[in-house]
Amino acid sequence: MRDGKGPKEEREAPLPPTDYDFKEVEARWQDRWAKDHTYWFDWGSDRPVFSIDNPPRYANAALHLGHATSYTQIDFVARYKRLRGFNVFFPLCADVNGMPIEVATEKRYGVNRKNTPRQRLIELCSAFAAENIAEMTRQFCILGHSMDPSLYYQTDAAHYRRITQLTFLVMLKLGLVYKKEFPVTWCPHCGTALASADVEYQERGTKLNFVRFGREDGGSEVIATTRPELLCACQMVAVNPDDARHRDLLGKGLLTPIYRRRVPVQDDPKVDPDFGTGIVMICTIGDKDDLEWVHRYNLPIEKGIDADGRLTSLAGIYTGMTIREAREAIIKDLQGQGLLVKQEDLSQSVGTCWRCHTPVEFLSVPQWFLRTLEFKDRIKGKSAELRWHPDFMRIRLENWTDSLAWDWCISRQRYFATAIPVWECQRCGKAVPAKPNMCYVDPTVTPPPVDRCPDCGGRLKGVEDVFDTWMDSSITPLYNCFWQRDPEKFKRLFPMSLRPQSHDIIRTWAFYTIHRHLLLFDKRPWTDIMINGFIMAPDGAPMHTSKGNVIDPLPLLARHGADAFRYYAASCTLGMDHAFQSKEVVHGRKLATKLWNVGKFVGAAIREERQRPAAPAALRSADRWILTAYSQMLKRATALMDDYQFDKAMREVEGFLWHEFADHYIELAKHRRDESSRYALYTIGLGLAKMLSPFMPHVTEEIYERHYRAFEGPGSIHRSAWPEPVLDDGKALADGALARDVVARLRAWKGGKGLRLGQPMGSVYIFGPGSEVLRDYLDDMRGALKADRIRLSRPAELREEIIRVLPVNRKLGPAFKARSGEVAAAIGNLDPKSAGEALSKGPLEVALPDGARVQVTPDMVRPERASVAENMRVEALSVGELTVLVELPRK
RNA sequence: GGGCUCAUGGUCUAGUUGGUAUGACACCUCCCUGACACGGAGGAGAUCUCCGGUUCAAAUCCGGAUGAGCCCA
Repeated sequence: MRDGKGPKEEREAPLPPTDYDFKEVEARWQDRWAKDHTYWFDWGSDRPVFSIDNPPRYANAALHLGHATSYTQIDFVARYKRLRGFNVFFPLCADVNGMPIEVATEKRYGVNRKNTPRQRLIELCSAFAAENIAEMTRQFCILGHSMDPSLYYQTDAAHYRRITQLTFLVMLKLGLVYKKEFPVTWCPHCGTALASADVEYQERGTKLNFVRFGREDGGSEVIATTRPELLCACQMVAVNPDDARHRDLLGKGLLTPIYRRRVPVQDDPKVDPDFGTGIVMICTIGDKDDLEWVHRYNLPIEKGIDADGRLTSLAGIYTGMTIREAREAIIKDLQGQGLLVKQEDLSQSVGTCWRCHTPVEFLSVPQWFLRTLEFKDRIKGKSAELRWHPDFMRIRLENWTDSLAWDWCISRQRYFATAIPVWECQRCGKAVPAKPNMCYVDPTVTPPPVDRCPDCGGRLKGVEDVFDTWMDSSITPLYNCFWQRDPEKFKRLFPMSLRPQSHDIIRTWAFYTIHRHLLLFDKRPWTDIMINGFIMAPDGAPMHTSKGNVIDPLPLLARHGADAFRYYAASCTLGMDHAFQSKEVVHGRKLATKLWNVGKFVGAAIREERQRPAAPAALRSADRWILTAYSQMLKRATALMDDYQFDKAMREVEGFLWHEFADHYIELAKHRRDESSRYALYTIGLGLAKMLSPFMPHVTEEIYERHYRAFEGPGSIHRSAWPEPVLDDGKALADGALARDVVARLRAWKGGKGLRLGQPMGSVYIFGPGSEVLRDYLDDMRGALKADRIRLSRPAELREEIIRVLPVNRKLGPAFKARSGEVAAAIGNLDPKSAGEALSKGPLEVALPDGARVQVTPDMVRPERASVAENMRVEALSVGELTVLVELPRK
């Protein structure tokens, strides 16, 4: 790659300087907004509230590109809604609960659950999280995000954890919580139960061991297994009922190697006869399939592996070994006894712990559960009440809900999380919950509400388990809305307006939040939910630390600025995954510069005004054209913003700004400085700055400050009002577009001759059907083109000819059905001149190759004309149906 | 194995109700014009992944295949 063949675009050339200095401007406004409390929620206001259930950023590391992008998209909504007059509730917040922070803290300080006291570990985790929160807050700031620091919370706040406990107590009282010995997915390294959502599947290489089992009649059978260490828990073997090879085994028993235990042979259609030898050993509980068989055949649950991932006493001489040690030892022993027939390499999908990637085990341990299965239909009902963006994401939640097979296991065996507010009787096991007024309470440090077990008088001990982090995460709306803190505020804020999140946690965060609010209130937690996609590496592959393809947003921000980066975020269609493209960031920077320069032009035009340019009694035609085009674009973009389609809204605004307003209108109007054009320039320049302000808050604020604030009054552009359509003149829209096209064509012609737009040129004649509508535009056209004169007339020397007749397929198709292809070809073969003239008068009979004759009507063809001049030095151009004649300089 | 999404010039992408494909980047040519060379004008470049079906007509609708991403078994 480094021998000179590498792609040269890897290193971008430095961009030349411009008079827009984003570094200075962005830092200055970020500072100013913070000082002015520009984005604070206004408790005293009676404007309607738009509240965002902002995802508390997980405080285990700095932001990566994906976070930066998705939080920026949320910021678009907050800023847009402010301009639409809403009192926006957009809290800055951080999540600190859960295993990743514990794992990172353990790694950083070399501590763990066994060598360090629980309270000390919690302190270390808090300190670690606080560091990351400070950096994360700084990064949100330099991204130009408008989260409200006055609403800041983090998920280990006493009141936050209090709510988690209070909701638990409510659900406990309603009989929705139960405790049960249950096979759960377990990480032997972390020593905790995992939600099935926390299990990641990875392809791993392993050995498939072919092991000899004894037959009762003295022979032997070979069974293939990847888990020989679980032989001690083998309770059964199974074969496929259609597998003729093993039919004689049915009803008989086999003897396990080493343990010499007799196990029955069962037929089961789930057994794959092509895997291994077609005989499978069933151990409680090695994997999900085992679990299914345990239920089907009512096998007793035998624990071969304990909570620390070591073999239990069932394992005999292997007791106390780790899984890996036991596997090696048992293979060696099987080999020694001649019972290992062979080993084959096998690639298998292994469930692993999402954080430490240790393969998970199934263990039967006492756990707390929240009833979920019986609410499936009602959860889907609440989901259906939400407005999903994009809508298809709703289906993911429904499919996930349908596929659930277990209630939600809400307990975890960790320490840096919310405590379960319960004490248990050491003698009879009775659970004594905390009183609500005790919460937040850690039962491992606080004494129980009663001294002794109310049932048996036994001693009470605080529960050491903590809640699954989703128990905390799924009540963010309750925290945000001041539940159990301020009834007035709760009434005002709940339910929230919007939940923004990514699609990978629909099955967890969205699902559990809907579930909890259903159980507690029978209400939906929000009205809208918006789902963002993932940002991939530039080659489309997912970004992974292990692959080394993770992109840090900070260098991008330093190089191109926050507005440029935010443009990239706006280019990502909501809900879709996107390969990162740095060219979009570069393009964003160019757009910011373009906007800046348009701002300068408008600013210069209105500099001498004393007050806000008002609509004059009569607007010039060109101004009516651009104001109508602007108003229509504004309507489309507004509808797209309301529908969270930022990419398409941005496209509308950018396209109009660059290619209608700047490229054409300003060129058409710059030669005159009148009341009408000043009004159009001011209205549209300001409107465009406002429309782009959610995407590019810094450059738009600076433009507003320099050119518009004097007329608009004090205050930030970000607290101003979204623009309104100002004109709807359909005729001006069509006529102006024609004038624009004529100018564009003449510009191109001048370009071809090496002439700049502003260089003088000779006379221009425009004629053809409907050319009269251009009369009002002639002055502007002449001004833009610097033509000697422009006339709506045909010089006498000119002759016009039809040079082609083109078939119009959408007319031919319905008329001639299967023959329309032939008719189209026949039209193409006609003599253009005579056929065109005939068709301009009425229908024409056309012969097909087989001699058939059909009637072609004038609407089925489109004539193309050209002009031929005699005795004149001219060039003829076509613009639609018009002919534009340019007089060449005499030499 | 199941669910969802996607497949369009070299690269990325638009394409609501079927009628000869949108834009960006890169490439080539021309132009430093008075808001902007981080600009403007133009050019070349696509059998719309493949196979079937519906239709006068399919990038678009239907079925299947292949490949990719996410989620799950």
